[in-house]
Amino acid sequence: MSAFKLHVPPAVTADTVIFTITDGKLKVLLVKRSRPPFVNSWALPGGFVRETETTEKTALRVLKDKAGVSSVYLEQLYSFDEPGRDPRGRVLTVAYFALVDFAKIKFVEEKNHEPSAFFGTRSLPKLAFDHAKIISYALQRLRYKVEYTNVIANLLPRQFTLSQLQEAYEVILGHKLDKRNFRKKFLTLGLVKPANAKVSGARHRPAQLFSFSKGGMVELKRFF
Amino acid sequence: MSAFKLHVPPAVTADTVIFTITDGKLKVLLVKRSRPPFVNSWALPGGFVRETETTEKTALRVLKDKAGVSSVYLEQLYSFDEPGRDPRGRVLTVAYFALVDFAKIKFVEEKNHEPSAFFGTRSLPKLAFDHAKIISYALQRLRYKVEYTNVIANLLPRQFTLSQLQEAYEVILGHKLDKRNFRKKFLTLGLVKPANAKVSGARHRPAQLFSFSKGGMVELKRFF
DNA sequence: CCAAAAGTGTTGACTGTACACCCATGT
DNA sequence: ACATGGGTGTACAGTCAACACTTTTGG
Repeated sequence: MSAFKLHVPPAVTADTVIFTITDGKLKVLLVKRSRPPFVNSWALPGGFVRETETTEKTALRVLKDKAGVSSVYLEQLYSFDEPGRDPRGRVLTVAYFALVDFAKIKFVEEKNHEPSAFFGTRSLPKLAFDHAKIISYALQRLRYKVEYTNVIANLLPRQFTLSQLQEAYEVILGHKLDKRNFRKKFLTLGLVKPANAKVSGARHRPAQLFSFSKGGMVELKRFF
Repeated sequence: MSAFKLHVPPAVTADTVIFTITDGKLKVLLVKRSRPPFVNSWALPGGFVRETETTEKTALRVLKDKAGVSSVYLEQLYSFDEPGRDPRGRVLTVAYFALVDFAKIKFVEEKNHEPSAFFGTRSLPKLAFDHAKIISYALQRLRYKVEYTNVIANLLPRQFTLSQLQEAYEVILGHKLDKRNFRKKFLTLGLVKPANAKVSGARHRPAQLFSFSKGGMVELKRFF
């Protein structure tokens, strides 16, 4: 159907690195491949672009099918087309990364689906294709981006405690942050505002809930 | 020849935003299209990926053909595949951006080549396809990147005066910088080191030449 | 001797970092 | 009453931003 007969184009796929936070860890969704190549290896969820799809649509479809979520933060990461990255032939993949609040995920465990699971980014299994490289690229991007934007909002519920927020940063950046300085930063920058609700029920002082003050993406001179 | 018969893949091209600095301006190389679509419009240099090429190879080939340069800074920018971006059908383009020292450019003005010229980024003509969007994306990336890396080295000759370096920053960032603070920054960070040569011949005090101290890419907490 | 760009330090404001104790609750 | 995580302020160091005059050369 293509109007370009000169060259046989590469096949095009979209793969998505779906990040979420649970168990105090940053995790990535992987699916176990049920067919060759790389049968039984874990791989990023992804698929071929259909004829009426953009790569972004493909990524969204996969996100819906594999993680059961539909309104999510999704950002294009990078395109990979090294020869040999797919043993079947030339495949260009446009990689995306998504940030999802773990509470919003509905695992779609239908019979015809491949098994999928979240893996901590520090304990990944062997991965199919060049997916290890893609994940490491995504991690790097995420670490950069949380330092000068409010993207991290997408990994948290609408309301959260400052300790939860701090833990999210620590898990992503891979190091501890100072509690007093952390709170000062967010409050004086006006990035978050207190909700009128607290979390009680734990056997300690109840925590104030906050939400991000701006809805969209906010960019700042980096704050760590 | 593709092993994937399920879906007709989009055509794949690579377009390159080639930046250089001359006349105290940041400029971009454009070519005048000699065939439809968009005949006689200016467009980014680019082309379809050939069967044995990666998109990066395509970008390098175009760089060689259109600007006559071969060892250049080249970085993948973003992939664009909005439907309708090419009237001929589905075309995914992987956009790259390149930084070239103007002195290294050899215009390749062969008879069968389309005319090409550098345009100041503030005075671009009407552009074919979504190339205006691609350029603005590239500009944004470049502005970010010069603030926390030494990429700017690729736009300058090996040796340069601090005034030239400062001017390069000013042209890219779009605002003046303080001379004393600028010099202090670079010298105390150790990013540049003095060469043992000066520029004389102008009717003013001769300027010390410098070169970047590290060869590869250096990343820092941003410096402006 | 004049025009032109090169070169050079100090100060005050602000930002980042280190650090330790009391508070409110549930059990 | 005690264990648990929530919540708070200060002081010092480092970085950033503003600012003006002298130097060296060519013409």
